[in-house]
Amino acid sequence: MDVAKLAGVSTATVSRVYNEPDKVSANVRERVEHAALTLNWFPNAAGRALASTRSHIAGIIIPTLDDQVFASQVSGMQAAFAARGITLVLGCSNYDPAQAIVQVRAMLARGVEAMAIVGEAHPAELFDALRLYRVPYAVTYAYREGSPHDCIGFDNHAAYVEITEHLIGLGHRAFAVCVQPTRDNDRVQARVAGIRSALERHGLAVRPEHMFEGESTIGFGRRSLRSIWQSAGEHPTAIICGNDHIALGVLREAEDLGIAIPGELSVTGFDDLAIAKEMRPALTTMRVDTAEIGRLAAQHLLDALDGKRVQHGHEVRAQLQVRESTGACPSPVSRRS
Amino acid sequence: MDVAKLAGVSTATVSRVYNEPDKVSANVRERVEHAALTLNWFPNAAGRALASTRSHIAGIIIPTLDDQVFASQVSGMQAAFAARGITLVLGCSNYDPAQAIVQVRAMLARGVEAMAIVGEAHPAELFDALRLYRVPYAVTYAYREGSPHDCIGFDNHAAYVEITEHLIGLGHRAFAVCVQPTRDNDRVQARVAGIRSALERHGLAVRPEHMFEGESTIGFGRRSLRSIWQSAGEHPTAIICGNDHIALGVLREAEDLGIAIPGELSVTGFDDLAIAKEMRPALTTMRVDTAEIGRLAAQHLLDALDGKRVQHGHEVRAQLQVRESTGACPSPVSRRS
DNA sequence: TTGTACGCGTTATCAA
DNA sequence: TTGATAACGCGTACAA
Repeated sequence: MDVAKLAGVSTATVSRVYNEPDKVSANVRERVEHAALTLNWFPNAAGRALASTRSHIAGIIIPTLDDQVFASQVSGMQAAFAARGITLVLGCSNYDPAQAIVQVRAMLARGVEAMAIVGEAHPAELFDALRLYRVPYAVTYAYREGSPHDCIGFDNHAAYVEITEHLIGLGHRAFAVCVQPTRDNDRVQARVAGIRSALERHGLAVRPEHMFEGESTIGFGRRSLRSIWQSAGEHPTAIICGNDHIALGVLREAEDLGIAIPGELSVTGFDDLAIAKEMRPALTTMRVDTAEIGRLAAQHLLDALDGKRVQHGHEVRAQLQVRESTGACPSPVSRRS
Repeated sequence: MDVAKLAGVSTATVSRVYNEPDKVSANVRERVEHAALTLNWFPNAAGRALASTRSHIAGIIIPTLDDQVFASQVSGMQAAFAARGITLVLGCSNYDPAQAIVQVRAMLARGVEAMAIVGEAHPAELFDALRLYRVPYAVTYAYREGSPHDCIGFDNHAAYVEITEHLIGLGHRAFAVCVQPTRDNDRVQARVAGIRSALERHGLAVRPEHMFEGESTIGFGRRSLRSIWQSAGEHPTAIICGNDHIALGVLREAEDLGIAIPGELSVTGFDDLAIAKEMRPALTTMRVDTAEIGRLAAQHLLDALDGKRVQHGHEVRAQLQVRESTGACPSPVSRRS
């Protein structure tokens, strides 16, 4: 190598300067560093990876970057890994299990040392591959007691139990639910299950015609509310949404339809987007520190790489933010007026 | 290699199966693929990179993932690169030139074959390094005739000229400006310059006390408007914001202060977030297809890698979305009432 | 169409 | 503390 030649040392010594600096005399170290600087040289990652069997690469699979909660999780992880010299490689599954597998394979080929994956609704094949190659991994954005995986996130089921209990506590008995597609999405499934189990505890249930599943957009929220209000039967007094986007749509459509919130209808979201507390009425929702999930996941994986005995995972709490969009259930009398 | 052994061929043949499939007989190909499957083997990226001097890695440096416009750009690029077997590595500079350089160095060490960088306000050192290592690169999210770099994006200056002309056309003469920090940010600088040059053309200017620079948040928008309305002098009749977040804040604060929009004050944003058209009044803003910028940038870089003679760049148009938040300038009489 | 043999740029081992 | 040398896992001439 030219740097070694210029510094008048062997390539082994150059390597030591970068990997075990204290095993090299100050004099030599200085010479090597100077040579590297003038030659504009730095260690080649591929060579390093091949010789050391350490790639210094970690991977993360998320559904999509278009959702802020995942973007900030990636952001938190990337920063935490970068501080330890590990490059984070990103893959998007677009909510498609097949794509997730392809991405994981690609990362395995890259020699990822650790992986994070959003959710646990993935083919067993995916986790099998990770175990086969002894790649430590963590499931993020979801936390579930009894999960076979290490998970870093919050309990989606418990969070929606809390939302539902909040509404029940306000006297609501008739609910509508608007959520993202549940297919291949354990987080949304857990949320719906949380709603159902909380209701069941009070002898309640969501009527099938008040269950809506669709894209995570304002438009879907709008359409759902319109459809509810156009239908014959009795209207629900509360709508639980799968996230803030959908809830925002419900809020906007309610204004257009002249539905008083929370007078006639209570609405809840999830994520606590910046705009949520700015709406009029301000949106009741739950806040999760997703960047923190990313940081914790990175830390967890780094610990695993360091051979530390790691916990089963880490639970982050989702915080209910009660605002103006939820209120006491309208009495039958006032509803008639 | 075990796969070669199991398939009864040489390692060279295994390599061919993956890199030049048509140069291998169907029979052998099948045997190798079967062997790979049973042994759960796939080519090691580090070995590949070392032997071929092609890393199949590209990099992108963005300011932050917390801003949707950059997240979707990454998303578009990642998909386009993945379709060609190239892994995208992400780096966030947090609007700090020093961090950008560190990230670029790390990517160079990884042997990136191409790079995209948001904006051109980076130390010459950064672009020098890219040129030194002959890494094709593109500046994204900004397009400027006469730029020394290939750029894929829109003309920030022209976009803000258009916004300003729209307001001037409505009769406005007194403007306030609320933008993100201009330091180290050529895009925001170009936007402010666009405003100034459009105004100048009409013999107008922004009064220094009506220029606000701060974080890209609803809160900053709110604070700015409050400060304007509290100050003594004559109020501006239009506020041009650096993006939708800030404009949303202005809109919300205006409602709280009882300022009629657009009756007393016109407001413009930038980005056309999903919520922009849902606000009441709906926000006048500009839309840019940032995912498309990502796709185009990836295509541009892929072409460069393929040795195609590439254009200087590609301009994407920002589209003005005129909505309810901008209207005719209030006449002096009505303003007194 | 297939195999042989070398080299890509590091790190690890061992010896000095 | 340093150097020599053999891997690491692949691609690529070149030869067969």
